[in-house]
Amino acid sequence: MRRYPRGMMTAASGTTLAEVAALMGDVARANILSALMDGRALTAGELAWHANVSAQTTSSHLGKLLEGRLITVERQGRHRYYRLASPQVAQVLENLMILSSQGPKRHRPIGPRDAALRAARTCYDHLAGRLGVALADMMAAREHVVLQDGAGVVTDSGMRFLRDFGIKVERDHGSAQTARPLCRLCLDWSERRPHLAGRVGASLYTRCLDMGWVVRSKDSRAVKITDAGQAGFAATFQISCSAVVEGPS
Amino acid sequence: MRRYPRGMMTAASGTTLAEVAALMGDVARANILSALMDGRALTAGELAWHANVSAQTTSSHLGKLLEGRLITVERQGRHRYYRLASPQVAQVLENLMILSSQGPKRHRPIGPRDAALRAARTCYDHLAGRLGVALADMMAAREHVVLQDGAGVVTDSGMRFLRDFGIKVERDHGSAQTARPLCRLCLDWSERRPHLAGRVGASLYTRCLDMGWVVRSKDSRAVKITDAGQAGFAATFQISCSAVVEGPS
DNA sequence: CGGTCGCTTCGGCCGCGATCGAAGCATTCG
DNA sequence: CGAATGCTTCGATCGCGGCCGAAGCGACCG
Repeated sequence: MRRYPRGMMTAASGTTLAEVAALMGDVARANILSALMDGRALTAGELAWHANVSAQTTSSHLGKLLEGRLITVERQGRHRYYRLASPQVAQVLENLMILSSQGPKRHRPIGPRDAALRAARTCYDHLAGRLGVALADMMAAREHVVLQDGAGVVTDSGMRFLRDFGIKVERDHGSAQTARPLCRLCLDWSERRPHLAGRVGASLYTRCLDMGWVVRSKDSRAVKITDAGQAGFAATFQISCSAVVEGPS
Repeated sequence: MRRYPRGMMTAASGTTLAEVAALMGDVARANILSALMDGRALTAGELAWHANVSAQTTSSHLGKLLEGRLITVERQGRHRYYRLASPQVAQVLENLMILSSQGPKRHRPIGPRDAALRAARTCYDHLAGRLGVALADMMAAREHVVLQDGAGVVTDSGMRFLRDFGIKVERDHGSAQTARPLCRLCLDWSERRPHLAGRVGASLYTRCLDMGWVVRSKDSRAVKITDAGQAGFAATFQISCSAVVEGPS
């Protein structure tokens, strides 16, 4: 009656959809992957803390994630640094977060930890949350990017603006196949509106980091806006950080 | 030592990332979801066949998928028709397929079933496979759409072309927030290159169906090009269907 | 009406895999 | 060098969940 031997799929490749999904479907592993969603490389010990399980268990999980090519590892002394294997993995995780966040407004207990995430956080290698969305809105309002159909097309004025801001990005005509897109739109998990990803999103974030406008939290993806950042975002982007931090009334 | 009670996540919403992923992470359920990926609504019995498990087991799985809001159900007589809850679910599934398909070129046994899928198939509500990619290529080559940064921006000539082809699509300026994007790009799972999705992709597909250029297969997402389609694709899109069907040499 | 079909519910079986304790390797430090 | 740290491997436990048989329930058919 069974068409295939148990556990086998109609797959053409090494790993199957179900296998990949199952890797993400364990609570401990999902915590590990979520912790890695901020783009940093973390040690096995740190990941064990995030995953909330013992070191042995974590090691086992990391082995499976490695085998499934969702993460990569890099040895450094007696530490092993793990990171997400690719932006695509991060994208799938973000998409899953969107799926899981939508649904009826069941009582959602928003803790202080969560509030910080909603205000400003990293999404793999770019900014998200109210801050990230505000940045995207401003860039769109000034027509530095044209938000359309899930992508942001950077205009000439946008390229100028970015250059003035201290970011050097280049349009690469041609082989857009394998190259990373200049300016993707990433649907914000908490705001349900797009923020800027791709190379532009990433360099905006690192530039803000370099200028000390934002600092990363130690144990979460939350990002804190510094005093310099308050001033900078207001001057350059006309963004009221108090509104961003405090959230909608 | 454990920071949360076992099984609980740092979640803010009803369902968690891990729960959603776990739903997709079971082989039977993944088969069910994959079967629904062609956009059709299928009965529980048909899904049981696709999932390759008994009716009871399927019913249990469908209940879980319903609870997780990945699918919806519609009663009709003594049948129950299930379909994917949203295009977003389909997108996540497609992304997962991409993740699972990439990896080292381990021997991939390509069966005839698989060959058909690679030639032409549906991807939720639009065309994919070599045919879908060829369509996107042609639209890009003639500058009917500009492929950039993960989105296809439809040009004026593109709008004209679509109108002449018998498709009426409208740019909706404004509230692009909730509305479905006009022309998304969807990374093709088998070709690893973009094909057209969004409203344009969907209406291209249905128009081809209406004109009898393609017909759906009964039990798979594969799509067959008819004789009329051979002529039509050649005349209108300059697409050589023999190349599409036979695949790369 | 009984009979069939489509689907779900119940109950029990069983296996996979997540988990941790203990031990085993590396690396660094004193 | 021995001790501590970071991480992995081994082994054993055990609970969750996928699975099916049997039964229940509703819809359609003759």
